[in-house]
Amino acid sequence: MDNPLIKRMEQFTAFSDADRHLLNELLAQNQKHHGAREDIIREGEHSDDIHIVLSGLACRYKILENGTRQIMAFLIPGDPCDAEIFILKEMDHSIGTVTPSLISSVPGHTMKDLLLNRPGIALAFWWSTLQDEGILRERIIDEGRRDARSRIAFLIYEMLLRMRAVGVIDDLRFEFPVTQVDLADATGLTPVHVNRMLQQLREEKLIAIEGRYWTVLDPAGLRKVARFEANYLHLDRAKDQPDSEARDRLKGLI
Amino acid sequence: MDNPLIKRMEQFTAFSDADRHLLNELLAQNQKHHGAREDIIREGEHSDDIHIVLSGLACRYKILENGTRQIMAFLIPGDPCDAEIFILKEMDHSIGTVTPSLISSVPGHTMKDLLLNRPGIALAFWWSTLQDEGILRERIIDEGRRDARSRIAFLIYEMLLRMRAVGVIDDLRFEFPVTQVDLADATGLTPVHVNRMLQQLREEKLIAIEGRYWTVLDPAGLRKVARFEANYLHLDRAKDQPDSEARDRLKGLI
DNA sequence: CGATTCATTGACCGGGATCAAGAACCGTGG
DNA sequence: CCACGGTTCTTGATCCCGGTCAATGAATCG
Repeated sequence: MDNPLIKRMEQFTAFSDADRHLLNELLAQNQKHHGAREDIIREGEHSDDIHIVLSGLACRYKILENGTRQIMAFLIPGDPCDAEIFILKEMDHSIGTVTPSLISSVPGHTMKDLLLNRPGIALAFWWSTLQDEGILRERIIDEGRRDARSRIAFLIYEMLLRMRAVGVIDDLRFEFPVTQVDLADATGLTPVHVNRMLQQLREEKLIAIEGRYWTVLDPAGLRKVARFEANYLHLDRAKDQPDSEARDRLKGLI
Repeated sequence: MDNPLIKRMEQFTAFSDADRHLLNELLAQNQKHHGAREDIIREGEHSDDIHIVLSGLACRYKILENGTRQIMAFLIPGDPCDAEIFILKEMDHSIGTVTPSLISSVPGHTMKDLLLNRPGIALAFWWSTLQDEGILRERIIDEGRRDARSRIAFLIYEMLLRMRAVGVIDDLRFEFPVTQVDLADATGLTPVHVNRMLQQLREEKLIAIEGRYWTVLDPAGLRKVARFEANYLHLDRAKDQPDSEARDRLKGLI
């Protein structure tokens, strides 16, 4: 059974059996369970290892001088937290779990070796980086030019798509145990306003929330409210390869 | 005389003479002048070449369905526009000039070759990518959690620092021929409000604007208003290497 | 079953948007 | 050298989305 990193990378590229085997071996070696609301690595720290989320939910965030927190990205299974951290002296932001998560560590020198000597794997990581940048840019658009309702709709739709893409879910229901304060920190809104927008989306029968589980009731409707265009995720293989698993996983959403 | 890409990369790393020579050769080969307000590459297009800004000013942007524009980043001399574009099928955003600019093209296969076979150069590009991501994340914080005045102050301070770092300027005055509409598109504000905030910053004697030239009158004051922390730029060499040129160029600013 | 965290609601406020009009600053051509 | 049409900048009046403050439920958990 392939690990989530491989599933994620297969959105973009096809691995050789050797590369796939290597990645499976590698991620099996150093795994660590983290509880909910634990930091994996903190702003200002250095790490010689890189971290990859295998299960659970984590986020990139930064605490500002005035005590407010900005969440810059959610990390789901298959996401590398900091693929190039080993070349940096220190992190410019923190990464912490939201729910209990299983995190795999890979030594930086191993990572460097892969990037320089395994073209297939290097290619996959470049692609992954490009998707991450796309997600960051889309968040900038979000905060700059979309109103609160679209912004939240966008975030939900993106989470649905990303979770489907790595096979964490296969329908319209997903585990997303964030508080409304978390969502506020991720969207640049206040918790009070997030609450009101969520109520609105529920009244419109676009989404339903039962505890930690969210259901997208009307994907097309939610997508329209979010003005969601999937091109920034670069899911080329999912779109073009008629026989790819990734394509099946995203049917009807992109 | 080293080209701006090398100067940019030397913020982070030291090149061997061979690498430096190679990069100088490479960027000298395909250069093209673009007029002001011209697209270098458009959303939806593919390019087999990558582009690097040698002089002038460009930006990454996206036009939304409703016609509004979001500028996600300004690109200054030394910035690669799209270092990994050759592996993507199509751009998820556009890149256009603000002022007349000189742009160098490097074939994708050459780029790939460098990334796989020239560890020193690959390292520099990884670093560059990490800085770009840091800049994007900082913009998210900006729009999410800083008010209009800080946001604009931050942008100005960042431009000052980045231009100094690559040696485009060596004092507190720099060419930054953007309209207030451009600034509004970059900060997620309206032109009217940008105007008011700029007036305020001028009244506070933090900045002065004469046509296309901006002067930071009070760097420490501006930095404070912006709540600027330079760590996200990862200018390690500039900070730590007492003898580096990059360090001299940033004296008093970080 | 108390205690703490989280969701919800209402009243009110304010930063920044919107709308509209005029002023200053162009580059261009006569 | 000046007239003029188009940007760009500036200013004022008004509005509203989302923030702030505060209190009450609901849920979760030792």
